[in-house]
Formats: sequence, structure tokens, C-alpha cells
Amino acid sequence: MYTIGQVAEMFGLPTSTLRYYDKQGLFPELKRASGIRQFGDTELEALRVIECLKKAGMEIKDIRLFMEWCAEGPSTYPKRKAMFEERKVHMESEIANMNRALDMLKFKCWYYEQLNQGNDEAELKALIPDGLPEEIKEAYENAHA
Amino acid sequence: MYTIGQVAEMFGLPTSTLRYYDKQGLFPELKRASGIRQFGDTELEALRVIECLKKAGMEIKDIRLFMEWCAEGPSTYPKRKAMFEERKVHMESEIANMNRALDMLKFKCWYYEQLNQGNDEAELKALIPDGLPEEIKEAYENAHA
DNA sequence: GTATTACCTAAACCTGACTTTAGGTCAAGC
DNA sequence: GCTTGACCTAAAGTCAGGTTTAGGTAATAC
Repeated sequence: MYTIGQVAEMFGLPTSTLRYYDKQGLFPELKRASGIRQFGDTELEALRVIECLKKAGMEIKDIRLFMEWCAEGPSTYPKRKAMFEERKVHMESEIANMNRALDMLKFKCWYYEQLNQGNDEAELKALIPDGLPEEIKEAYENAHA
Repeated sequence: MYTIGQVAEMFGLPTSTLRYYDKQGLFPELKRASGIRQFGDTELEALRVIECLKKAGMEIKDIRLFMEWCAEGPSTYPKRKAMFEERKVHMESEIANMNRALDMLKFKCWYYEQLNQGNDEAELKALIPDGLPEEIKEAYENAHA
């Protein structure tokens, strides 16, 4: 059993955030002793999961739902799986979008590199899209598809 | 020259957003005729760039800076390039993080699939991490590295 | 016995990116 | 001449995800 301060230390989070998570219902099984929160293994595991789910772009209210399902037991396995499947699909399309944006950035970096080296803006624009060098062509095409 | 309504139509944005962008200084060259905004090619191009920069996770105030540099002319080429380089690096690490989160989701999907098929939670946990099947091992390792 | 420290609460505040509201101008159509 | 619709403004509201503030309790340290 750990106090809120110890958990904050372990996870590198402010105690205010842990209290906020608790208030949002992210620790449905959290116990207290004379008012003081007692974080156990269940809560530490929950926090690890929360870190992941946040990285996966999930909102607090969906994370709460998931935690409630976990507290409910095995009957919620299918719901939990469906939530992850949905997130996975969402995440894959997010990553695809970000890769397009990244290709745009690569193109812009190359473009300004040419300008910095004294190439003329009008001449450079005339190269686009057909006369682009191989190194940048794919990025350009992905970014503008 | 286009009115705000026409531009809103073209880009699928509400006029309120265009006015907001203007107020935030995203169109430093925007002209007006008796109070009414006149969007020209410069502004349409700016909007295309804004769409990209937003996808790349840039904040309004940084986009404004970029637009101001564009209005200032070629002397700002190096600054603009530096901004894109910095964004590119940032974006690459974001994508790497998201791929880790995605691997976690893949693992969770597999895990709940096993549970749904009646496998026992304790038995399943005993497999982790060394007895995991090949298909899921890499995802697990990436997600927990 | 008092100062510090860790804990608690409710409620106000913050940021970013918009959106909504309330009120006003002006040209075109009927 | 009056209604409609497109434009304008400033200011307030919204949402998520926290953070900060103000005030209170309880154990430990000196």
C-alpha cells in the first residue's frame, strides 16, 4: 500500500493529477483509511494502463469506462476487447495521417534548403511536381496525394 | 478575390474559424474593401499551408510566426527552414511513440481475444513475456521496451 | 507548544482552439 | 419601406485535462 505522494514519485506525476484521476473515477476500487487514499497493486496497474491508453489518444471518460469494466470482472472481456480494436483502427489511421504530415515537412525542409542555397523560388516551383529529385519525390507525392 | 463565405465553402470551414484565424494574425497580408475581407491567392495558399501545419501539430502562434516570416520575404528562409526541421524531429518522435502505443493495443487485442476464447487469465499471464507466440511477441516487446 | 510536512476538499483558474451570442451595417428583392 | 442575407465586431461561452488556491486535519520534529 502506498500513499498518494509515493505513487506521485513513482510515476513522476503531481499529486493533483492523481486526485483528479480519482475524482474522474479512474480508480473504482481505491480504498481509504480515515480519509487517506491507499494505493494498492490494482491502482498501480491501473496507472500503467492509463499511461498507455492516454498515449493511444483515449479520453478520460473512456478510460473510466474501461476501468469500470475491469472492476466488473470477466463478463466484460468482449467489451474491453471491442474498445481496444476500435482504438487500434483509429490509431492506425492517425499514424497514417501523421506520416503524410511528416512527408510534407520533409518536402518543406528540402524546399527551404534549396532556397537557402541560393536557388530561385520561381525556378524551384517549376520543378514541382515532375522534375523533383528522387529523394524527395515520394515524400512530395505522399504529402499531396 | 473571394469573400469570406466563398472561402469557407471552398475549404469546408465555418466563417467564424476564418475570422478567428485572421484575428490571430494568420493572414498578415489580408486586404479589406470598406471593412470587408478580400481573400486573394496569398490567403488561399496560406490556408493550404495552415491545414498542413495543423496536421503537423503546430500551434496557432507558431503558424502566425511562420506567416509573418513569409510576408517578410527571402531573408527569413533560414528561420522557416529551422522551424520545419524542428517540427520534423518532433513529429518523428511523436510517430515513434504512437507506434509503441499501437503495439500495446495489438497486444491487448490479442490478450482479450484469448480471454474471450475461454483461456484462463492466470495461465495467460504465465506466458508473459517469454512464452508469447511469435505473432505477438514483437508487439509486446516494442510496447514494453 | 509550535512549526513543518503530508494529507484532505471544494472551487476557481488556466490554455488552446474554436463557437456562440448580441448587436450593427449595407445591398438586393418584393 | 421592409425583410432577408451576407458581411462586420467584441465579448462571452465551451471543452478537455489538468493546476492552483484557500482552508482544514493530523502526525512528527524540535
